[in-house]
Amino acid sequence: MAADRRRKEMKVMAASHWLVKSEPNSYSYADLERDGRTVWDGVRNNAAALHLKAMKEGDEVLFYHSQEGLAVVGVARVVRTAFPDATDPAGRFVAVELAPIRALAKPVTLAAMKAEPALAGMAMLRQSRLSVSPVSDAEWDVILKMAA
DNA sequence: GCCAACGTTGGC
DNA sequence: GCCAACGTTGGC
Repeated sequence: MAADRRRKEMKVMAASHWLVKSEPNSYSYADLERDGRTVWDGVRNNAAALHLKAMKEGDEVLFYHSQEGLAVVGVARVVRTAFPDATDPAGRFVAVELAPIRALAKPVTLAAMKAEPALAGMAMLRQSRLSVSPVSDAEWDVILKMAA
């Protein structure tokens, strides 16, 4: 039983991967590189907020450009776990802080991801409006390979 | 608690 | 600019 609990804790503690969307018009990956780190706030969706709350320091995050670009363009890292979003007057939602790790050598386009059978189950493809979504280890590896 | 109306996101 | 998906709101 103790072993069971330990296994569960290990699972919870294991590093996870995520994907966040941003319109480059309002905040691009280049902006993140320029700023060094940024508060990821303004998320007003419960499912997305749950994912923000599940993020741990050091988790790696794919940075996706929506509306324009339509591609994963960089990798970021969680540098501060969830805290109350100061831009939410009702105080219901949370924010995290992200820092840039690197821009991808080759952006991975939405079209390429849709065309890749290994990514058919990806959360962001199945629920296109979700602005913060989990990425499985397998999906993560596939996408980084596509970016090489 | 249901459901229609409405608003927002995001791809095309 | 349109439309699909989907979340939220508000009347009942």
